[in-house]
Amino acid sequence: MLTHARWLTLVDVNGSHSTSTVPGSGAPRRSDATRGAILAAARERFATDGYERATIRAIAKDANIDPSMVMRYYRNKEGLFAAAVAIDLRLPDVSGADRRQDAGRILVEHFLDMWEDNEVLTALLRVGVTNQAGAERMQGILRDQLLPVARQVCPDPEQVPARAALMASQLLGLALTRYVLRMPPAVGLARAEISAWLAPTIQRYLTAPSP
Amino acid sequence: MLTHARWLTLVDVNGSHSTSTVPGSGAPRRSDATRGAILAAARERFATDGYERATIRAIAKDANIDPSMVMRYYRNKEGLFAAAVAIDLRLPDVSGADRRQDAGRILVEHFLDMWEDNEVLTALLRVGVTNQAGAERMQGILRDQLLPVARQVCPDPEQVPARAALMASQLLGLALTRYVLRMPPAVGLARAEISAWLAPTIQRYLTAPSP
DNA sequence: GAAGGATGTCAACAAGTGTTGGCAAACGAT
DNA sequence: ATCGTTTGCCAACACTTGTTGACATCCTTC
Repeated sequence: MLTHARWLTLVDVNGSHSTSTVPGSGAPRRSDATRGAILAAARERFATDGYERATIRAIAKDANIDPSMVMRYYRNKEGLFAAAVAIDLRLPDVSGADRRQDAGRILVEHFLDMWEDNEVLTALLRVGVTNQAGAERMQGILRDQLLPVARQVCPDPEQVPARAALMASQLLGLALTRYVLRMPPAVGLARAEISAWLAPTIQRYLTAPSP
Repeated sequence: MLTHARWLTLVDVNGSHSTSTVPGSGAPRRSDATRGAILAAARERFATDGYERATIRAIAKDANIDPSMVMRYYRNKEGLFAAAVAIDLRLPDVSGADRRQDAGRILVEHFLDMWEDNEVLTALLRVGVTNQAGAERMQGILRDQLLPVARQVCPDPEQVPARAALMASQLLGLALTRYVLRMPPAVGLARAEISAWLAPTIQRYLTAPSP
């Protein structure tokens, strides 16, 4: 119960750095500011350094508190990571008949928006590659968030997992080359270019008859 | 000079574990077996654990030698990594008029071959995500090996980098979801399915008129 | 005002890290 | 047979890591 309420709070704090309390999401604590600062610092460190090199000491220093506070509020490093990368992709609905034929473009542009103002996704990808817990969290996102979207537009229910996986491969591949590996030609692509090139790919993976 | 010769040796030892000496690539040393064992162990560790968690002690233990030997032969951990992930993608030629229209399929299937019997690529991807040197090495592969292939089939020379980056995003994205994150639906895809879905994508990124 | 819990700091631990230098044995050349 | 070099092992250093417990301080509640 407490766990659930805390998770909701995190998702809410996710985008903005406000420490505002959410009505009905548990009693506000005097330490909410500190908790928020820790989470913000943790997200930044995990995003830029990955799991191992994002040390608790560095995170604590960024948040201007003692390392032991991190342990008190999040038990251990794994707990901190779990709390720091709770995320909701807020995927748009594409079940409408008119939107279904535009699903590719809509999803690609939504993903670009998400990646560009949310370092949680970069953190998740960086950590998922070297950390088992991170990898499992990404698998969960594919299963719980990407797969339902594929189900909305994909004709044959049996092909939904495969098509969702194909979509994930292209979207994550772009994020990898552009935001993580920072390959120059991928960084140089304009937003409109990416959309124009990738939208038909995603659209085909989701709706085209299986080849 | 010595550096170059050593690099060539590494590339040669790359695929097979033989300790055979290559004619004209420097004098064979009595320690070549040990050096090879170290490199093999290092590749495996880097591939499964990433850079930070692949400790020199663990690698030395796998190779049945003392950690200090690693330092003697490869200076430091960075040097070991650099030596362990030297790789040549051996990309096929697709400049022929007949092959040009099949470039997508040929490249996708070649990549699947490469990834499935070569843990160096997994090591490179795992490390590239959290390590600067690894990321730069991947950028080098895109620049020196993928880009020339794009040049062979792409009409407008000015668009070559962008198209190569798009190809890289899809190929690396598949490798990421299938071989690194091991997302179940991506792992479950049959080789023929992957080829059938991805080949048109790559073909379009390389040869279609810019949208 | 006193009691009790929440919040925060400090110092320290045990374990593991990359890295170094010294020393013994095996080898190749003379 | 002897010298210098190569190969290997051992022990240790200096440092960083996650994590813990004791202590001081603040705020809330009676």
